[in-house]
Amino acid sequence: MRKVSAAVLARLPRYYQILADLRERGREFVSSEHLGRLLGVDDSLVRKDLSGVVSGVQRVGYHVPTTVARIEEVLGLANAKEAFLVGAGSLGRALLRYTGFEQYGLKIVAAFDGDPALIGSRIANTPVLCLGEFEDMVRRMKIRMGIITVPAAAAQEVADRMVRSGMMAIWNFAPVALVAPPDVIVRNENLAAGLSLICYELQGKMQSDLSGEGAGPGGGGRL
Amino acid sequence: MRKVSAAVLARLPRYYQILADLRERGREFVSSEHLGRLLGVDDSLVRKDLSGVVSGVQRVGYHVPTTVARIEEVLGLANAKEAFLVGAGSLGRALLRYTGFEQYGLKIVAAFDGDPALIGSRIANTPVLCLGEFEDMVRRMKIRMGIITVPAAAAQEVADRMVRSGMMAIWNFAPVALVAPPDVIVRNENLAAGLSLICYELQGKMQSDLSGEGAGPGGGGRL
DNA sequence: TAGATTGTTAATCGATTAACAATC
DNA sequence: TAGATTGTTAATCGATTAACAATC
Repeated sequence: MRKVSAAVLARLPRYYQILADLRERGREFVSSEHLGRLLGVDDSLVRKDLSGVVSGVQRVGYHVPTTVARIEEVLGLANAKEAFLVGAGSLGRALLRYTGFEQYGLKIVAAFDGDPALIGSRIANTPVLCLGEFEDMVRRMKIRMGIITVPAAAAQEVADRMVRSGMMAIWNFAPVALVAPPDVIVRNENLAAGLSLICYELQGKMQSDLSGEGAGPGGGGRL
Repeated sequence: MRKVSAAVLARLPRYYQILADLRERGREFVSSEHLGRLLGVDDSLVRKDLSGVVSGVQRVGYHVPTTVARIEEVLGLANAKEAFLVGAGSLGRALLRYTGFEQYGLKIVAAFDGDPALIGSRIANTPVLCLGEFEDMVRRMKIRMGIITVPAAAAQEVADRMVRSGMMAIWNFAPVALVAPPDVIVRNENLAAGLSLICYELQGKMQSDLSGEGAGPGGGGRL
């Protein structure tokens, strides 16, 4: 297993998304130049990134289905991963209904919540179980991955329970930075991070629009 | 307005999340060393990052409420931003119900969908309107930001309509990389990107667990 | 004062870009 | 063949880290 630098690893899901989309549309080959344009990076960087993943074809480019398959191998998307989700609120329900994770090998086998009104029901065909049974079920079903969709205030406690029950990976959607032992994989998803960056750019744009804005390349964008 | 390097800008929302949480808990000061530990970066980098944003206090650290307020200014979170959302499926409904965006100045004033069963209803007190009225409403209400939560196949067309109606920023949750003119801000959110990285780490972990794994610092993590 | 912490400089490190030979 | 494109090397660029003087 060749290892991949952190910078490349961060871009690999974007390559994957774009290439899977191209494959869907029946595209067979794509050049580094074209891929670079879609990703907003230099063609040289595309060739360097992919050099550790797949072999291109001289004069033709990269074979789309092969490249998709190789990225799946490198990222480990091929092997199925079962997960438990904790928190059947609106975000939890949205993730349960979202079909896009199947492609990534994720199967959410059960959801857990403390609300008695939800327990026993099914969301997108996934059963909602009592939070009290959580640790026990994790051990019995040997589930290694937990998804957190509870409010911020409850998230750390849920994470602690996941760690205690032996889970290896935590995917956290609550807006807090969770802490866990170093041998547990924690990924803190921050839905508002992207929004912040839009706000920042929007702010810059409003100001340059106000103050006359020279007719730079790309057009002024007044509308 | 001091400008911020791309690397710092990418970290600023994480500083913000952590500092807002510390403020919530009544913490008054925090050192670069402590912040660095929470973010997983060097204390030296924290000082460098914040040097362009706020002044620390020698021997004491950074004043939490002041730092939060300054980051809000820099990111432009203070000024309210109205947005339209297109696609009232499960993801769209989850975003409409999510209260965490308020803090970032976002107000979703209406949702749009093509499904006649939804039109006229309200989700989290936000009206669902007919997609046919979209362009007209954007112009009349001078809405500058659009949120896309339709299926992948429909996303580019929705984006094109947003551009045509004069929107300045597009926040896309459909799993495709959208294209738009350079004067329009586009942010492609990839919910599965984080999942990919967990899969990659999990894969590495499974292999090292199989093959004996030296008792390195941090413990073996068998459970 | 002594000690803790910031702010900043210089050194290091890693990532990106430019250029071009190899190749089909 | 001529031409397009990969793969790779060297050069450049920017970001991170280490060190330490300034300071309260």
